[in-house]
Amino acid sequence: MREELSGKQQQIFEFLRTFLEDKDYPPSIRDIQEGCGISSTSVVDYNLRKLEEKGYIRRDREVSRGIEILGARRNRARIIEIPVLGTIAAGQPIPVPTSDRFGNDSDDTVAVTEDMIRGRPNVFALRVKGTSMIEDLIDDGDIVFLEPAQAASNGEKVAVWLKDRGEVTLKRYYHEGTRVRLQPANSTMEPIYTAPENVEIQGRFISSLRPSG
Amino acid sequence: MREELSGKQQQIFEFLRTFLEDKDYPPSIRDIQEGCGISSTSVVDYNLRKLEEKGYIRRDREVSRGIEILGARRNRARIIEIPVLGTIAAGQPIPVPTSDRFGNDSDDTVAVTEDMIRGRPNVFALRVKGTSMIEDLIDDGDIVFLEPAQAASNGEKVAVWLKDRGEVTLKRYYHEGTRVRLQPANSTMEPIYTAPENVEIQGRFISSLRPSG
DNA sequence: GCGCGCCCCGAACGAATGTTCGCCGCAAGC
DNA sequence: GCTTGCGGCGAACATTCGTTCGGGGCGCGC
Repeated sequence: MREELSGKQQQIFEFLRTFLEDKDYPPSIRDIQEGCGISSTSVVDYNLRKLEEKGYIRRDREVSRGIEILGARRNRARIIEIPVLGTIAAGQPIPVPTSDRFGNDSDDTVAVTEDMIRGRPNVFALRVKGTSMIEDLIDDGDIVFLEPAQAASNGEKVAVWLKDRGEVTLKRYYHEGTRVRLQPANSTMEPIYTAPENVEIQGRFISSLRPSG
Repeated sequence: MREELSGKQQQIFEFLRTFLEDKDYPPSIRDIQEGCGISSTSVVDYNLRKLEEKGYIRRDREVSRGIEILGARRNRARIIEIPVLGTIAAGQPIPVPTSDRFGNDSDDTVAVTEDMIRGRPNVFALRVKGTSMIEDLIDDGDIVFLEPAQAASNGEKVAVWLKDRGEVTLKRYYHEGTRVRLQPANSTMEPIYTAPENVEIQGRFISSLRPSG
């Protein structure tokens, strides 16, 4: 727990937060003065110093409006915008939606908090169609996050491109001797068997998200 | 697609973004000048006006550093911090963790993007223990989001408090004549039958989240 | 060539902003 | 009563910062 704040200090801190919230830039000392009904800029300065000492904010001297709020809030837990590149079949494979791979022009994105992808770079997302991965808790309409990958270990969930069909699908991957088995996680569905040369791994499953309805 | 930017305008826009990223307050015109190796503040001003005309930024005149980046990025898609009030059994019910209801003192929170809860107020979260809801795609270790509720329709997933046992559990709710059936979503498990007076509904299921491992 | 639009330059001006300084009131401790 | 520390006040003062202004270069259409 951090040091206690006086009433005015709490008030200023709260004002700081809300101001940042909707303006996206920090208030000047005189903004705070007006916003909190304080009669002198020096009082604001005084309490700002206190707030800084107590570790609530950081000030950048010689910079106007150089105030940052420290700790939890907007600092950590940043939002990452993940591009949703299209739809992927978990069921019957469906054609690759747009350009050569997945297409890169869509403006469709999902915002997730950083911890969903744990710092992996280049994560992308696909909308799931079908229920073939239902036993892996991936349902129709879910969004899956994938990271680019060219290879997979047995049992990993991957998005693969089936060259002969020109389609992509989400399955568990098993390399079995001279063939590849693409296994749905749905006991009512049959696996796909194909030649290794026919499959091109597009991405490795990271996590899924079920948009609330 | 928005209007094209000249090289310098792109450079400035990029600088703006990265500056915002790590400082958390916008740069002054002279910051931009230095950062982009421009020889006059008026050039910066000129291009900033262009950027504003083209809809990339918004400037607040008569405010120093009054620059906001418009569009997708950091602007909307807010983060909500949901308190995680404890653990709930999806399996054998477990004792209510802390104080009278769920306890309200924990600092544990999960950050989610706004669209997970679609503006519902007072949403809270519980960590799931057990696999009794596995067929509803809720696994052990998942986090479920609930909204406060006192009643439920048949088939809804709810967190209920079993008075006689002093325990809470997550189940599907069915009112059947003189009794209540609490149905797990796991075919290997049996429902709980009990009297309506014995159950107190604590919350209605909204969505779940599987923290990435 | 000439005008025009676009982009850049440097310097200066004035408004916005952070900081300092002397002074006051009040409560706690001696 | 006196001192000391906290919190507040108001008025300068010194920087920081945004804006303006006269001017220049370059390419394009007439």
